[in-house]
Amino acid sequence: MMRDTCDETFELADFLPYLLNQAAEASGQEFQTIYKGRYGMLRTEWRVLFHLGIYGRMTAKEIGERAVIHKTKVSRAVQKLAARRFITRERHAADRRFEYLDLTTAGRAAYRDLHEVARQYDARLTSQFSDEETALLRSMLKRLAGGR
Amino acid sequence: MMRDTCDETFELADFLPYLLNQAAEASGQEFQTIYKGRYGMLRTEWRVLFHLGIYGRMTAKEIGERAVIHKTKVSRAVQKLAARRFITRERHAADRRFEYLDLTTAGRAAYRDLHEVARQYDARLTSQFSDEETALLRSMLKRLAGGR
DNA sequence: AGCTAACAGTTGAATTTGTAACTAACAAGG
DNA sequence: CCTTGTTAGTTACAAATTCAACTGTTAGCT
Repeated sequence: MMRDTCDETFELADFLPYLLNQAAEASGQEFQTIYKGRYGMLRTEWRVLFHLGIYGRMTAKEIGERAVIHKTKVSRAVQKLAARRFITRERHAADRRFEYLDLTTAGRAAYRDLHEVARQYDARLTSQFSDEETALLRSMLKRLAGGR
Repeated sequence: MMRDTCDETFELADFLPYLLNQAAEASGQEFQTIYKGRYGMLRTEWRVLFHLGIYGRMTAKEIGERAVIHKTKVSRAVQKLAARRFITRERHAADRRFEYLDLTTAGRAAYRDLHEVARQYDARLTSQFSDEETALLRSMLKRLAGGR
């Protein structure tokens, strides 16, 4: 019977991992319906697409490391993107374990389209906050995400 | 060829839904290993447990609405929690469609344990920020989560 | 009462994910 | 060369999630 002082105030809705999850799901919902409806993509797939669109030619492993996605998920996303002709796969000659991925013309078009959607969507989401608030939010989220 | 001024600066790592997801996954990881390892629970299960622990007797539907979880997910979580004797289920006499859920003694013990873990974990996560920053973060996340 | 619509919750089949074991390719030491 | 170990990526199987159809129950209208 001593320290229930701050105990009482700890609600589920204040638990950071819970809150982050709710915010992530709510904010991702609308974007999901776009990439899903427009290109039939799954989350991992647009992420792979974006990585190639932004950083250029890259292996599956690099993508997995940057985005913290398990290699089996990346592998399956790559297979689906390749089957739909959004990316090409090319074995590295010197070390045939590596496979370099690249966007096709169709892949680049899809990327540009979704990139623009994402940009506008992000702008809309952050428009409810001041620039300082938004900047702080992003930096805090990066810190929270970074601790892996 | 006109407005690529702010286009170039829009990176994947700045896209809010992406960032939120990364932060949510990273921050939830450690807590997951606890409720999973200690009680063999899934995410929906501890959420149901917490809702009952915090708000008391409640139906599956109410939980689903508060936490924005699909009813099939809640239904299965309730089944598992009831099978493990963490909760009891009782049909409402006046309207037999409703089923009221309650924590058992074991359920309340598990809730208290996990609640304390969550409290400490939250405190540790937010200790890297100032109180003002943390408060702002939570309020922004709530706004982002609220728009459903 | 009898019909229809709505509602709480469940179930089953199809997708998606997670885990672990696997293949193929290379590297380093003997 | 020939182990032994490591790495990139795949596959198989189990677990979890989604979606749609379902049961049982109540409400409202006629």
